[in-house]
Amino acid sequence: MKPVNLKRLAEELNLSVATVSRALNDRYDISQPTKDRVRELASKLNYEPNPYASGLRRQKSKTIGVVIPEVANHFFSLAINGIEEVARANNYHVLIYLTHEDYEREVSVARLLASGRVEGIMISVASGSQDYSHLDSLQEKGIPLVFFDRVHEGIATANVTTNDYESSFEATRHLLDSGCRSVAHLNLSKSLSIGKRRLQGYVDALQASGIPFDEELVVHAQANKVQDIETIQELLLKRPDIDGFFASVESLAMCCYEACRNLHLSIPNDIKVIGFSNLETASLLDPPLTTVTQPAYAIGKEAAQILFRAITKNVPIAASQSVELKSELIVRGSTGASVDVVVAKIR
Amino acid sequence: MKPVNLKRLAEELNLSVATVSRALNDRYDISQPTKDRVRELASKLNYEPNPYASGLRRQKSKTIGVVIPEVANHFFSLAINGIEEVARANNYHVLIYLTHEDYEREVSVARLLASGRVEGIMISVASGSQDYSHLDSLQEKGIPLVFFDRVHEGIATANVTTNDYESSFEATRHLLDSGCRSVAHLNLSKSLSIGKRRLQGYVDALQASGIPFDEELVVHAQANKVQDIETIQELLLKRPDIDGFFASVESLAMCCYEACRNLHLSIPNDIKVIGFSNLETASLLDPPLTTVTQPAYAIGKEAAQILFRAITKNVPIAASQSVELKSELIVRGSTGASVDVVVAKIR
DNA sequence: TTGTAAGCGTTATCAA
DNA sequence: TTGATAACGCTTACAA
Repeated sequence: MKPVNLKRLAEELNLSVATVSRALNDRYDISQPTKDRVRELASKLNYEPNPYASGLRRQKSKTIGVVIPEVANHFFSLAINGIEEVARANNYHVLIYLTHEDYEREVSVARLLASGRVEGIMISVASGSQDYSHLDSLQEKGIPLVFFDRVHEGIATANVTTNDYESSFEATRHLLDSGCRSVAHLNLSKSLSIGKRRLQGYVDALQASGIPFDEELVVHAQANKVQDIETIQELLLKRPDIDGFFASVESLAMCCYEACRNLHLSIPNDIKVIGFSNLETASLLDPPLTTVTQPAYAIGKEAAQILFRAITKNVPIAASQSVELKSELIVRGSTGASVDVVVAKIR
Repeated sequence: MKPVNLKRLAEELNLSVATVSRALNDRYDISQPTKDRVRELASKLNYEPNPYASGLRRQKSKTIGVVIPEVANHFFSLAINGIEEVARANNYHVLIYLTHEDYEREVSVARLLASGRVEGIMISVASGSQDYSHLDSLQEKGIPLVFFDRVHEGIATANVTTNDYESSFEATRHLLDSGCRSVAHLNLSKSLSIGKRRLQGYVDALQASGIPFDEELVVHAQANKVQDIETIQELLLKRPDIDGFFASVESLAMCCYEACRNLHLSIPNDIKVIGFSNLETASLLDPPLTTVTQPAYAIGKEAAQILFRAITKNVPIAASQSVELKSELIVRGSTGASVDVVVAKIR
């Protein structure tokens, strides 16, 4: 089966390859009748231009890369939705890379992306990362980079984040307002941008309420469910005064639920829980989880739009294009007073 | 800043481009000292081969495409995890495309992928698809295709599925065994492979128990949460005899929860619910959801392995390579007898 | 062991 | 308005 390429079209039409190419690209210097002939045959033969050839020639891959820690996570999958939406609107393709929170993986992905395979990158850094020279060198190669949610401040480019500090401050205050006196904070990593900011919001809210900060009440998680549940249980046994948990990521809020269940502690009677989360089922949990919900889809979309503005205008991204979106505190049963409601039944 | 390519390396080393290329590819006909010199400079300059150039020359893109309806869904995101894992092990890149259950989108994605951008495709078809000629033409172009979960039987290639029929049969029987007499079935689409099989399992289980099949109890959903909840509520009001729901996809199980809550119906006292689901939080719901859980990660991994076997050996994929994995029925509170448990508290 | 040159499929420059 | 030709960066016969 002969391949369908420009040469083939040109031969069958008795035209030059150049003319066919220009006709398909709708250039002004080709006559309408010729364009029509070319297009007709092209669609008849299902011609599709070879992206590797045109990519090589034009130095454009029409592809962006997305680097995230995990995809089995509502926050990131919603963000991907937003990114894909914008990419498609721009006729771009999306390569996806998962770091699984692992520094080594992030470094190797960065190396892969340094080759011109993508015209731009959107990244949310791994919790295991401490050194960022692999990202610096992408920046140096002139590949536009946008950070979202988990950023690396050391690079002058746009960051799309949420108001983590304020949200954490509010979330903590909400726990205190709900009667908690001994609130533990579950953190993913101190070295992560969001880790720092969310911890700081917690610390400052305690201080604002005149409650001393207690280092022992801050748990740094492993991002391993079984281990993290274990850690939380140990803390609960060691510190029976704990009456509230503020989880800085969704998975840790779920670990709290499991830990409390294992220890037969009631949420919210014994322990109140609040967590950053994009769980669709938050309101269906037992009890419904009070959440700080980030606009994940909007974050992905916004970040992608910034990236594509840079790609299409061919200008570098300035740090001043950074955007901070607002998260929302949604109060539900896990921080409420527990009430038994008797409801009217329809049958 | 001069670009770092083979020419640049060759010039600085006083070697030919060909020699440098062969040295970097570790060919046997290059001397060790030369290889060392080349590699040293390459790594010093951070040389990365241009994938578009080598792809064009070798006719290999080192990329696969994944086409799925949604990513904000545990089943698909876990499958992606499995796919990405295998792709990375093979040094391949993963392009991702979301159809949002829309036929038109699937067609346009198929056209994009017909161009040689990918060496193989993994797809789970959209519920809106009825015609599959867009996929047939990919097959005709010689692009290896593997279907997972939602397949298109019309194409002779491998399908990676689960034992949908048996699972549905069992799930339905479990509801009947739990005392249900009027079980409704929530289906995504009759035209979908999984839709048909899951419906059939339900129908046959009813029959096996001597319960007549009632067309009115089968709901074909819109994949739109608000609408689907509305539809379920209307059905519940119209048919007060309904005492069980079998949801063929996760989102519909959640819609049942919402609908029952809106109507003040208790699960499992008034209505029992079972659903296909990969929700991590199934056990934390109120009540915990009885699920048919598919081995989503294994499905993605298995499907990718089949694809890569075909790509590396350069042989077409035979239908005989199809694999059927087993789903698991996990019984939880949503189909149980409701019991109020008083637990010992640790404090 | 290394170099020369052709070619992958496309686009851009220049000439006709 | 069209055609011939070079070039994108790489790999691979074939020559030396």
